[in-house]
Amino acid sequence: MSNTRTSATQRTDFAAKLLAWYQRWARPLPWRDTNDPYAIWVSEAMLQQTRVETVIPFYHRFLNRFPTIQDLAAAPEEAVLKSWEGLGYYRRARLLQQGARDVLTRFNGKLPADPDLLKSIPGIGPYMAGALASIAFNIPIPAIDGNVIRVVTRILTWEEEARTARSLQVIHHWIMEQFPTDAAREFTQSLMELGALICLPKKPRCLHCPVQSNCQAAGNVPERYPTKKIAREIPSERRIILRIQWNEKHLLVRRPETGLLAGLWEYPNIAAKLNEDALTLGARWTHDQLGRILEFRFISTMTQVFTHRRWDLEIYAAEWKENQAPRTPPNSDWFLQTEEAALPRVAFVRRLQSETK
DNA sequence: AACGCGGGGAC
DNA sequence: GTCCCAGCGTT
Repeated sequence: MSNTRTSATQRTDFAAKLLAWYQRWARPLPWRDTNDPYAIWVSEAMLQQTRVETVIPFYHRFLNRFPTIQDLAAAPEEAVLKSWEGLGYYRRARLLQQGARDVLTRFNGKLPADPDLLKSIPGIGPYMAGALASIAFNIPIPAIDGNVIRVVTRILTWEEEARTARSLQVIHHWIMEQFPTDAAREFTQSLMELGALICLPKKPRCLHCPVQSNCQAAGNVPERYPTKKIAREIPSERRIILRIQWNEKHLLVRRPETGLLAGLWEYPNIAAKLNEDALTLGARWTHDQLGRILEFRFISTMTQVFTHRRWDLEIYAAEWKENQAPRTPPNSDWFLQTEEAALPRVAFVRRLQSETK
């Protein structure tokens, strides 16, 4: 493969072919319609570990609700979380708002173009700094995401584990060699687009690939790349869920500010060992938290899967029928169905409500 | 370098 | 069921 650049275009053979392909086949994604760095920032935050099709409706709703950095910085955190509800990795939403506030105070409300300054903003790491510098500000800096890792490790038949500092350095260096001087914005996106449309994880479409002749893995089992270490299996946790009704209201608890599903609302959620009796746990919980023992009835089982653990949920329900009002435990409140729907809630609560409708 | 952190779609 | 996605921050 040659790295020769022709003087007329300042493009390598690879870049010229990839850019021509991109011009013809790039998907018309909403964040490609704008030059607003803030909008591109929002899209990048949402796209972390998340598929394009999933992000699109969230992107439109979010920008409609928070059109500028100032709007986002001034919003209540719970409103930001509500806009993020269902998208996952909720820390991204908090970091995006922290980042907006940081940009407001340190950069007069305008995102800087310098990748090092970008990296100093909460929620912006190596990938996003490169993505924003190149896509929003047209500076030739690589943005190395999962797509790009896959594309480049295949081109180079890079055998080492891909997500190490050393491998990322090699990928970075190779991309810098290929970077066209006149089309940074398009080049960065074209590498990712190739990964999304052609250089697929399990079934690469090498026959349709514009840079097949530049790729050492083409016809050489490209699915082998990138090399990754074996994932360990995720543990299961038994959780008892208590759906407690008082008149027309249900009791919801707000999860802690940090950790799993931080700040989201759910029904009382009790860790249980396999040999523990759910009704006993429920009775004890209502005794301690509400001041009275309630008798629960079994409703259903559900599972909720995370990256590093799985919840095996057992749903129970009970009703508070005393004349006097129940206590309201810390970080909790009683909500009507309509009020509940306005909260950012964990997935199993949303699923449960849509099932019982 | 390892780990915590969601949810959903494709297969 | 398994895989993996436009990663970042903490330790």
